[in-house]
Order: sequence, then C-alpha cells, then structure tokens
Amino acid sequence: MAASQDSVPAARKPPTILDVASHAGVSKSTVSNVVRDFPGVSESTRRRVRAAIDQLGYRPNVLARQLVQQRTNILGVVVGDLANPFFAEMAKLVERHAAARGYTAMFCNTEGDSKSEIAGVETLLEYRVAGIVFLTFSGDSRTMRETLQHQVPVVFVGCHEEWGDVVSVDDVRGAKLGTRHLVDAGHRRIAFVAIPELEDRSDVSRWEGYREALVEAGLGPEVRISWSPPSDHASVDGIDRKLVDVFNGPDRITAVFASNDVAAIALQEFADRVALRVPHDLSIVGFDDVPMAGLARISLTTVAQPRDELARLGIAAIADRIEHKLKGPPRTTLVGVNLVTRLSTAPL
Amino acid sequence: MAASQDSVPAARKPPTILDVASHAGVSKSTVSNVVRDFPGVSESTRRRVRAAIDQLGYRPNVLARQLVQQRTNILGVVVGDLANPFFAEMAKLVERHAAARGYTAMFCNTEGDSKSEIAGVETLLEYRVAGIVFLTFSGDSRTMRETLQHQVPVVFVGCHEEWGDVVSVDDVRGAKLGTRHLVDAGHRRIAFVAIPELEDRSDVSRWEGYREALVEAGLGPEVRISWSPPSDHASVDGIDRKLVDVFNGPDRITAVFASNDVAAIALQEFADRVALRVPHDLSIVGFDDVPMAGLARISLTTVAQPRDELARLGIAAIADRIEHKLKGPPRTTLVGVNLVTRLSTAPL
DNA sequence: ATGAAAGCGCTAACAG
DNA sequence: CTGTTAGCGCTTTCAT
Repeated sequence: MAASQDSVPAARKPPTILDVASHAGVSKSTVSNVVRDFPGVSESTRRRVRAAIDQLGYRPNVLARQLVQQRTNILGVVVGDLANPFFAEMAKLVERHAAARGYTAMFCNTEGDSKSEIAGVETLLEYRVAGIVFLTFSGDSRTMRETLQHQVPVVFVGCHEEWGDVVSVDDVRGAKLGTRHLVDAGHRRIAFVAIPELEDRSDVSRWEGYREALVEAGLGPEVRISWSPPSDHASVDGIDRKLVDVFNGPDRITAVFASNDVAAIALQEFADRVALRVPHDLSIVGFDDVPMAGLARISLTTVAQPRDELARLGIAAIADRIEHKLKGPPRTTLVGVNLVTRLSTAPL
Repeated sequence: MAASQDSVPAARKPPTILDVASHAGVSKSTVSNVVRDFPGVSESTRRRVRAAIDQLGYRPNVLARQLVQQRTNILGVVVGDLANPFFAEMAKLVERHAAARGYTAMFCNTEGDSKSEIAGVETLLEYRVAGIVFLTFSGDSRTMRETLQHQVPVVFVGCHEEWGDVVSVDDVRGAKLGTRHLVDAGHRRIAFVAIPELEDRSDVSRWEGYREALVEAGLGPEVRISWSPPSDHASVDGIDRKLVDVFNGPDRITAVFASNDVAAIALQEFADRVALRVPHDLSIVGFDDVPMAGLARISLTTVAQPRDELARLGIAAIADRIEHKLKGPPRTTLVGVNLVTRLSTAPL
C-alpha cells in the first residue's frame, strides 16, 4: 500500500446542495424538496436527484439549515460529574431518548462548579440549543436564572429549581423511606452524610426527609456529616472531627443515611479501612441504586431512582415545551422511588 | 408572585449583531471586530459596543459564525457505553481537554452496535464536526472508513484502527503483563474472558497478549470464554457450557485474565454467587483500573490505563490534525500501562 | 412540478 | 479606524 494512500488528507470541502443541483440538472430548491421529502416532486426527478446525492456523497449541512430555520435540534445537557455512575447512566439514557425524539445531545460537565456551570451554559446558548436539561444544578440560581430567562426551555431531571419544568423523584419521601428503614431497625443515633462537592438542591430535600423521619420517630438530634472522601476528618454538625470517633463511644452513631450511593459506598470503604463492620457496627443506606450497589460485595441498601423513567419523562417534557405542545407555568412531575434492602443495614 | 411571572415563556428571539450595531450606533463589522477582539478598534467605540452587548444580552450565534468560517469547533466523540465506568471517566476527561483547547464535545453513544455507530457518525458529519474521537470502535471498519474517508480527521483513543491517528496503551503488552502475573503465581490453566457486546479491536490485541504470555511460558492451550453476565452459561472455546463447570474438576481453570474490569468484576460477582473463592479458588486479573476496582471489597488486580494521559494526548492529536499542525500519515502514540496488584490474585 | 430570489447571522475582504 | 459588501449552505415564499 502506497504511503500516500495511508496519509490523512486535508479534509475535502463537502459537496453542497448546489453541487447536487447542477449534477442533477435541477434547481437547488428541488434538491431541498427531495432531501426533506417534500411532496410535489415528480418521481423521475426525485430519482435523478437521489442518484446525484449518492454519487457525490452529499450530506445536508445542519448548521446552515438550522441557521435559516432559526432553531436547532440540539439539546444541552448539564451534568455535574459524568464519572459518577448515576449520572453516567442518566447521560446515556438522556442521549438515547433525545435521539429517539430527533434531538442531538451536547453534554457539558461542570465538576459541580458553579463557574463552569455558567460557562457551559453560555456555550450551549451560543449554539442556540433548543433546550437545556439539567441533570445537576449546583449553581447559583439567581445568576443562572438571569442568563437563561426567556432564552430556552429548561428541564431539571433528578434535581429541582422552581423556575423550570421538573422531573424527579420525591427526594423528601425517598429520604424518609430510607431513614425510616433505619429507625424501624431500632437505630436511634442516625446521621446524614453528604459529600460537599456534590451537594445540590436534592441534598437539601433529602436532608429534609431524613429530618422528618427522625422527628416523626421522636428521635433526635439530627447529625449532619459533611465529608470529602477519603479524608479521615469530616465536618460534623459544622465542627471538624475525626470521622472514626463519630462511630465509637457510648453516644456513637449506629446508622447513616447517605445522600447518594457514591457517598454511601465511600463510607462503607472507610468503615472497612478502620475495621468498623457493616452492618454490625454501622448500618448504611444510600440513594440512587447505582449498578455497583447491587454487587454482592457491596450490597448496599439504597433508595432506587427509576433512571429510565426520569430520562424519558425529562426528555418528553422539554421536547413538548420546545415543540409548544406544553404551555403555561413550570410543571413538576414526580416519579416513585422504592427502597432496595440489601446487606448494609441490619437491626441494631 | 403573579402566575404570569412564573410561566415559561416562548423563547424570545435573541438579539443579533445588527441589533447591537444599531444600539451602539456603529456598523455590524465593528461589533464583530469587538466581539472577536480584533485589534484596530478605538477604545471609545469598543466601550460603547461592549455596553450595548451587555445591555441587550447579546451572544454571538456560533452556527452563523461557523457557517461562514466553513469549520466548526465541535468534536464528535463516539463511545460504546457511557455507563461503563472506564468510558464514563474517559468521556469526562475528553470533554475537559477538548474544552481547554477550545472545542465543544458532542457525544454519541453506540451501545456497541455498528448500525448506531454509523448513524451517530452520520449525524456528527451533518454537524460538520471538526474531527471525530473514537473511544470505542466496534463497527465495520470498511463502511466506516468509506463514510469518513477524506471527510474529517479521526483519532482512536484507547482503541485502534490503522486508518487514523491512534493514542492508546499497548494492549498486547498490557495483556501480557497481566497474564504473566498469573503465570508467575504458578497458574497453569489460565483462561481469557471477554464480554461479547463490548468486544472490539482492543480485545483482539489483549487476546494476543494473553496468548503470547502463555506461549512464552510454554503453557497451553489457550481458553477463550465469551460470556454475557449474568448468564450461567458461556461460550468456552466456541462451545456452550455451564460456566461454573469450567472452574471445577481436575482440569479446572484456576486463573482468568479478563479483557476489561467490567468483565472481571462481573466474573468475581459470579464466583461469589457460586461459592468459588477469589483468589483462593480462582485468581482474576482485569484491565483498565476503573475506580471501583480499587475499593477494598472489590480489590481487583488489573492493568491500569493512564486515562488522563490518553485523553490529553488524544485531544492533542486531533486538534493538531485539525489545525494542520500535524500532517502526513496516521501516527500511533502508545502510552505505558502498569499492573496494579490487589487481592483478586494469589499464588496457586 | 420546478425555479428564482430573499434572507438566516455572521465573517472577511476591501473601501473610504 | 469604521462602513460596505459579498457570500457561507440552506429553507421558504412566490412566480412561472
């Protein structure tokens, strides 16, 4: 094989609709009509045009089309951490459902940083995305709302802000379910654990659910642990402590409700490291039901979110909004959660 | 708050460069010059224009710009399974490095299906992406090559095809390393496990490395297990068998080299289920070193790929190709792997 | 049934 | 230093 054959050539200019037109001996409008399957085109010309298209390898330029149509089929998807298995799966599902409805997804990973969240959204807006799907909203609601106001439809999937459509689980209910499971198992000293980098509005609701469950059970006080794995320290009710101390001593925490599975699994890992036995010394409940949670070796009790349903309804909501099938004030759709009981929890 | 305030309004038409121009009392070229930080613009007009931009909330229309410039800053990223933690992490890194070099990533999940791979690439091509990054290439090389030929630069990151730039680890060497670790531990009956849905060119190389390690050690024959978790059966050297039987009896397999961590962890899970002890009854080596592999409860011995380096070099390669800083025939860049020894392997 | 013409919002010469 | 002009590739009236 000659070297020249193997060389990577400068990208050749792709054929335009005009090339096809002259090749087929018709006007460009006719080509356009054929491409878009517009009715009134005679069978013979249609065939001729099709032939020219195949021959030249013509592919319509979406940018040009969308420029004249004044709207794109691009959906911006904002996600905090693609490496978090929950979001990875959601991203995949969102992409699939978007494609099924004729939209192309443009992702934007924000690292949970409100600065890059704004920057990402700005980029999406420059591409004139038809809508934005937030899988995480970690940012500053005020600023974001200002930059987005009246620009594009927005849907929050698995998270919530009151200024856009929402499709999510009832986080309060879910957290209550998870915490109550611990209460029912006889635990009295139950803490809430969150990873600060990932905190958003959902965490607030989950904290709320946790709190309500404690109150209803006449338990208290609530204990909030803010922990960045794999650190040995954490902020417990706002003050810095050695994490291991929290789980030892007479007043020790015997069970934890984590605001998501990543936090829960990190805590389990921590427990293993410091020779705390789960669930014997410490029961752990997570939130999300990431695939990993189901592994026998992890076996995490957790509150499962119906990921596919979230993605499907989320895309449906924004597509309907874009296509003006849905009008009026923001709508919230809540889907059910259910507790998956595994081996990370046990009676006290 | 009035209901009308909360309603989701029809997207307002965003201001154009002309609006800004008239607002600032200059021509649109001047606005354009300001936006693009073009030198020769007087400080006073620059300020006036900037003011108008802020006031109107003007945001350049990237589509229009890229249409006239005849090139986009969009990078297409083709990935087989975003939910696979290795690819999720790679996707995230690729997005970040792309952004750092001024490109926007457009992802396209193929489910390892060559049909949707083609469809996805077609879509990317319609958007006139500046280049395509393959994180997986599961497809039909022939067809793909035809559709891409002379269209856009292509880079294969962590996978390889000879018709584009490649940035990957030396899969053969990596697999040899992993397998040799088993050989050195005294294992004599070592099998190769792959999940058919995820197989691609890398798997072929990894099989090759596995084979070479066996040959060099004077061991054999090689055994290839093609398994779809969590099935109880698998194709062993082409014939269907109960998977558990492979690891029992006098001629039992005592160690396995899996073509990736997902397969390895699935196998470990299977072993747990059928009461095979890892590593006592069965040693397992994976490939990738996904974050999960490092959890104490998983503790998978595996061949680690330097993900960030792969992503960085991959983006550098394609960006250089796009920007004509790199010319000539396809180039292959191999980066080092290293074996991470954990508790899933032990001497026979 | 087909073609001509007017833009979509922007950049990039080129004039002034 | 600033404005004028000619497109980029396409869709969309409106004639023919």
